[in-house]
Amino acid sequence: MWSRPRKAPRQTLTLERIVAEAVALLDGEGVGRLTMRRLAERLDTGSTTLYWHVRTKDDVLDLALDAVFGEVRVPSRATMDDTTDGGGDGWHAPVRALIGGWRAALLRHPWSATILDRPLMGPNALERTEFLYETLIAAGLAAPKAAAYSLSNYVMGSVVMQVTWQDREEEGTEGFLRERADRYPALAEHGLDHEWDATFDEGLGYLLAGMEQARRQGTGRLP
Amino acid sequence: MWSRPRKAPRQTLTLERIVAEAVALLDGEGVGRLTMRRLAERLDTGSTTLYWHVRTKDDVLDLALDAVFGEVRVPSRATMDDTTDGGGDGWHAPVRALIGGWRAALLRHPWSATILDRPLMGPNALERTEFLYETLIAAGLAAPKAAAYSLSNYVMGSVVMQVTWQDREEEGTEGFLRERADRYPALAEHGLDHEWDATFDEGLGYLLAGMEQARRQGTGRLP
DNA sequence: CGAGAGACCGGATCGATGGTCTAGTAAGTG
DNA sequence: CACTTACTAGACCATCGATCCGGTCTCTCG
Repeated sequence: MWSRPRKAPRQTLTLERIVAEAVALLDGEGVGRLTMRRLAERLDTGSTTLYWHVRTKDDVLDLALDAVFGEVRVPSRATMDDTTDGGGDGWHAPVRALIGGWRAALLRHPWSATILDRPLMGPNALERTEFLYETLIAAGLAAPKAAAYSLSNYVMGSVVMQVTWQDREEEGTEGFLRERADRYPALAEHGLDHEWDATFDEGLGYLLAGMEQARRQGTGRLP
Repeated sequence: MWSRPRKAPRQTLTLERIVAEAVALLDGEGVGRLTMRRLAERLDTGSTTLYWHVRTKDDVLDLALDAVFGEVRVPSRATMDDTTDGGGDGWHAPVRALIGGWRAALLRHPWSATILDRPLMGPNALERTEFLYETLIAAGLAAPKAAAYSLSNYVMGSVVMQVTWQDREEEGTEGFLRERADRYPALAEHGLDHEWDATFDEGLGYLLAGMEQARRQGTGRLP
């Protein structure tokens, strides 16, 4: 009786704590090692308990992913209105800020890139997408949907590619290509040693320039 | 003795048969239901046998994915040389052809979009990437790496997004956004009813226009 | 104050999975 | 005919997501 350990005080496990711990676990050990059991253990509880707060493991991933989107700072609307009023290319700045922050957040949590193949309907993701739409509409683009679509596709794709490759740089992939330089000469010459940030900016520049051109032509469509 | 069933004739299980069956299984039932056991069963063998031909399940996925890339027709070099010689924008056509075929192949096998987060080092993928590089270099772009990077990111991202969303159109996502139209007005108005092909082409147009502009400015870099 | 309701917790367990161990059998080669 | 190589399968292991069932804590209402 006396030796019986005092029951631990009630944990009041909350969704927020679960999500925070899931992100920490993912950051530390990667997506392959996120287990309901492990997550529960880190929260000092049983795996079953998690299922009271969450319906499936996918819920945890959805929540963790939206938490990452929550880290993206949304440029202030005031700034946006100032810069886009005149119909110039001032809209480039807020778009670059949003997209850049978006990319940075995903890169800060590389696991997020590997679970991007799910509907992004969390409040944080929606808020950022809404801002993107509004900015592109305010900029006077006649095809804001296509523009938003292109931009988000570009970020997602970039992050997936970077995460995929930069983690494997230590493995023999460098030598692999060099050995086959006869079959893939252009690849072998340009393929490796990525300066990720610069390359990303350059490509984003292509996109924005193309949109700007479409905007100036008024129709919103490229010829 | 007589009743003992005749031993099945030797199957000569080959990698090709495994990969073909894996693709068929993935096409038919999705990535979640590809199991070594199921795959073995469809090949009328034991799951262990597969491991003689393949080291892990990931190998199967790598092979299946590269098989998808193999479906992409590579535009002929002759055509490419003809159209890119003069330094005009003739390079747009082969690039559009490659990228379009790339996208079509991935969409034909929607599961492929969800396993794009792995190094694409299969011979088929490499061959297409090599062609893309060569085309962009021949076109006179000073930053062919950034261009190739942008284009592949764009295809990958587009396919992931389309696959993610079009499968879920029947679910209540349409109503979900409409209910929240006050919080996400722009999204609710433009978000749904995607004309995927047109939107994709429009965005590809932005990219190509931006690259063309960079090419004309000679530096290969946008200001 | 006290009892019931509902929020919360966890051990045991289920079915399935990726992968390995061990023990083979068919076919080609000397 | 021996013997190596290519190939096959059953039993098995650890682990996973998820559920069952039996609890325990806390708050509310009489």
